[in-house]
Amino acid sequence: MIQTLEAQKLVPNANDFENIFMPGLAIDAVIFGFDANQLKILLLKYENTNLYALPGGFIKKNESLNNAAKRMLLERTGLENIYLEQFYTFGDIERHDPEPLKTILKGKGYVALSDHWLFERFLTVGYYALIDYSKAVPIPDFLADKCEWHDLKKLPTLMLDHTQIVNKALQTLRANIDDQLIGFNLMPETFTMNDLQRLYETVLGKKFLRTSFQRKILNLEILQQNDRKFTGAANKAPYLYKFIRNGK
Amino acid sequence: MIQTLEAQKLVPNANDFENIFMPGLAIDAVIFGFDANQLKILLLKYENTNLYALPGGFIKKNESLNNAAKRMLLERTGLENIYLEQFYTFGDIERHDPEPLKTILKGKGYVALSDHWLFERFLTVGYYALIDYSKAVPIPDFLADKCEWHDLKKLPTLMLDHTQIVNKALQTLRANIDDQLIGFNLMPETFTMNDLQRLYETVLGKKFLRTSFQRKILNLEILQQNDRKFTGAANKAPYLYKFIRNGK
DNA sequence: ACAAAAGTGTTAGCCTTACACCCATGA
DNA sequence: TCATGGGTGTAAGGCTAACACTTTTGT
Repeated sequence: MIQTLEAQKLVPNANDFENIFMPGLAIDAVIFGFDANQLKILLLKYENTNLYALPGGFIKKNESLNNAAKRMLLERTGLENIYLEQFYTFGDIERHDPEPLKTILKGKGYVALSDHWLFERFLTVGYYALIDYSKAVPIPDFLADKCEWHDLKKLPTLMLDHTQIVNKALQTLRANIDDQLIGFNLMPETFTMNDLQRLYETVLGKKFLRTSFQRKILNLEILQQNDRKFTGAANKAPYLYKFIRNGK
Repeated sequence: MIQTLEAQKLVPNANDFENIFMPGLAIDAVIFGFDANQLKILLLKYENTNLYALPGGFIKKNESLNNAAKRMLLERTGLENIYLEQFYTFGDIERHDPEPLKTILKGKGYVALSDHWLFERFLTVGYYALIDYSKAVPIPDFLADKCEWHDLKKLPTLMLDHTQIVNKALQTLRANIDDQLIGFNLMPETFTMNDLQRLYETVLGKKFLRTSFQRKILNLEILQQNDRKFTGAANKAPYLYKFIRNGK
């Protein structure tokens, strides 16, 4: 009854999966970063097949859902204590399509029996993370060849319903960035008001008036003003700010 | 290897569950209603054991997650086309505790083997529904004795982490009632401005000024003003309003 | 001195709060 | 005509948009 992969040197057989992980449920993460005025996300690439996918993982039988997401984020980026929030669980019938994974395994030289644990129907819990782009060191998982940043505006075609997952994550980010002050998680330790404004403009897809934006943000009283940043440019040097959590 | 319940006349055996439903994942619903100025939710009661639980269910192997939630809502309330929204997936380790269910089954006269499918660890996807209290006809599931409305402010102790699920649902309802104009789903077909104000005050736990509330709601331009409602009271009869979806 | 970018001040409009006032209803 | 509750008008305050103006920096 137990299905195995022909090549077991890298891919655990079905029995191993069944013993270690919760069945039928996966995690996919939309990991946002901000660099060069672009909002980016991490994608895994499977070279031979030219397929792209969100970083994902499974939930260990003795592990909480949130910890599984944290573990996965750590494995892909080397980062801990990151803003990470669950946003939706995807459970359409159509998302069950074992073909892409079969193609990937085949491309890697594995032959899998068609009723392997991995090919069953999975639902997936979507998480989104906001990280300091400069601090992440993207690491592929055991099946992927690359783990790289991709500009949100130039995404390649993604596996399964992953495009839909990205869209919902972006929608959630947009809805929350103002109320929950989470934008700062995408900034480096210190940043100028202009940096922050460009982030907001990129995420929300609209322009703000420089002066009004500055006043609005400063009135939140969550920024600590540090020294100015001298770039050598022939203009007034902007202040560097640091995000201060309320009361903490 | 297959575990069965001793009494199979009502409870399907483990093999049946395994063939029909997705493993490890359940649905729980917080079904809100509004009556007599109280916000209420539907709870199942298991008489012999004095336990209360949220209405829940499993996802069929060939059924989408959202459809499973709709089916469950229909089964418990007899209602279709209801406002129903997923809000969070609960996956803590501590929520795995087969004892309450064992107690319920025992109370019903069933003896279940301890590694029955039902006693495995489950994660649960939380949905919340907003329904017209007067239209629902609560129906217990096959294990419960009663399905009844309970005032949110006087909830009994709930099974497992169901209290936490209710709290998160309420939090989501509060966060969304203003932005997404979902409060009307808790009202009957027509209602007075006073009815609506009391709903808002109950949900959000704060008072509004009568005159300002009226202006705010009317400025949304989503209400159709109908005839007045004559109650026989010695005061001006209020208008009855009906919710009109934008552009539809 | 000048251009470029940062920072500050001022005004207008919008929405909400607060409250005064008027209207309808049935005893 | 009176109490009760519903509907409308108006002014104050807070927030944001818009824009004028000042300050700083290196050439």
